[in-house]
Amino acid sequence: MAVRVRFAPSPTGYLHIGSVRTALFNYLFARHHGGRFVLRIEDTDQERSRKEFEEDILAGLAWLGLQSDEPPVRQNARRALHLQYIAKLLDSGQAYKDPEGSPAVFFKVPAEGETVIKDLVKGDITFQNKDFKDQVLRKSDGSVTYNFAVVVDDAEMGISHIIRGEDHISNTPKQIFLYTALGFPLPQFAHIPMILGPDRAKLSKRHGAASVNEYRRAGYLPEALVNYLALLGWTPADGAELLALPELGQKFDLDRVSKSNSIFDLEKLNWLNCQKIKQLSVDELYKNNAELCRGVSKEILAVIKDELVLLNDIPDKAAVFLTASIEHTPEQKEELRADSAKLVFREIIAKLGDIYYGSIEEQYVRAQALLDTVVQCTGLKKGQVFHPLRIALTAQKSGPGLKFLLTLLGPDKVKERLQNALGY
RNA sequence: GGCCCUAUCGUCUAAUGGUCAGGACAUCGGCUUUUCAAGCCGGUAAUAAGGGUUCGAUUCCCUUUAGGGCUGCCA
Repeated sequence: MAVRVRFAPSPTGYLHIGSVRTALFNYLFARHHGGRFVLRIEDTDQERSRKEFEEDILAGLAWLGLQSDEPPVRQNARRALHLQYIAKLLDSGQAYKDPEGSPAVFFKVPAEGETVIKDLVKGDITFQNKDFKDQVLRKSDGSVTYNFAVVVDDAEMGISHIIRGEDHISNTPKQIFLYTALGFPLPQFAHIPMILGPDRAKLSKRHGAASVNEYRRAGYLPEALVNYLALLGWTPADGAELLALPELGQKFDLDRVSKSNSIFDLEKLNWLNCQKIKQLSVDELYKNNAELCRGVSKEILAVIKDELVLLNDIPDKAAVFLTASIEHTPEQKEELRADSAKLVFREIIAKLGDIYYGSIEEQYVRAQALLDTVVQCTGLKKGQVFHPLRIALTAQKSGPGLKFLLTLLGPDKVKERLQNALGY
């Protein structure tokens, strides 16, 4: 059977992390089986649906690389079709009109027997038909209900596998009734577990960032989010964890999807983001983040790249190379007044010129050589050389290696700051 | 309340009748480094409880407990 799956968000809110995982599993399943992944905007609720949300959803999916293989379908545009099928059920006597006279139409659900969902993730799930009451197909305002529109659309669109959150499990028997009544072939169902917040409640705004845009703004890479979400509720047979979208598609299948809910863990997302940044070349990182890299040279970026957790850390990490002037605390000044510190500064100033020529790599090597020379000729301990130097240069007690600082700060700033320290 | 789903380290998970219960994140310790990160190496840490079935249960069955979902003329 040709695989054809859909992601069917309703534009009543921003693209949610939980929705993205559902979209991702659908997308991955389609890729794995050489099928199609299509998007359907469920905008039948005119009250709550907003264009703004629809655009946010589309933009978010595009950013993540989860585009629809076909032009997105609007559920609201299919109203005539829905009404046609309602008429059909009315004709066959499987549905009846509201006795009160409103446009509402109700479906007669089977009074007895049982309905089984043959779920690809959960296994068989059995419901007693007697537990269901007649369901509304068309509301008194004339619009059709979700459970009805979904069935008609999924069947008409030829959806082979319905992969959605397990919050839809109890809708499924109602939909199965409709498939049967309408004479549609039954698709395969797969209900995937929910994503919970740290308090084990369904992930929502309360737990901080729940919308994809917030992660984007915070400096996460789409690759990291995709990789993380794929691993939430699924693992590849080989146990690999660092995977890109194409590899995920190759490895993904429903039989390894977990049956239990999982808690969203920001720490692991952060780690993955860090890994994905490391995988990027300096050029890519620079090119894709022009705004964040404003004023930051590629050489600086190269030095700080591997310690970035978020893209947004770039300005902070780069700041030590860029600040125009630094301010020392009284304690720091006291420290810089030591004779040994002054000796070090004079030595550095005297030999500073040796550094700045040749390639940047060569400059690093020579800067390190200079540092080593100063240690030797002063006879001081490394700490006695490096610590005051760092304080004099950056007013901070930790940071990037001094060879980088010396080279990237440039002769003028280094000289100025050391001479300034000599004056304390 | 009713119906349904689920249950392995703090977290994500591997192992479906026989493993010292494995890996990853976090955490802790060590190495490295002038420092902080990063990196490398190592440690702590789990089968919810009780009954069965079985020579043998994380694994199969039942009960309890806990968590989650649904219970709209929302989607």
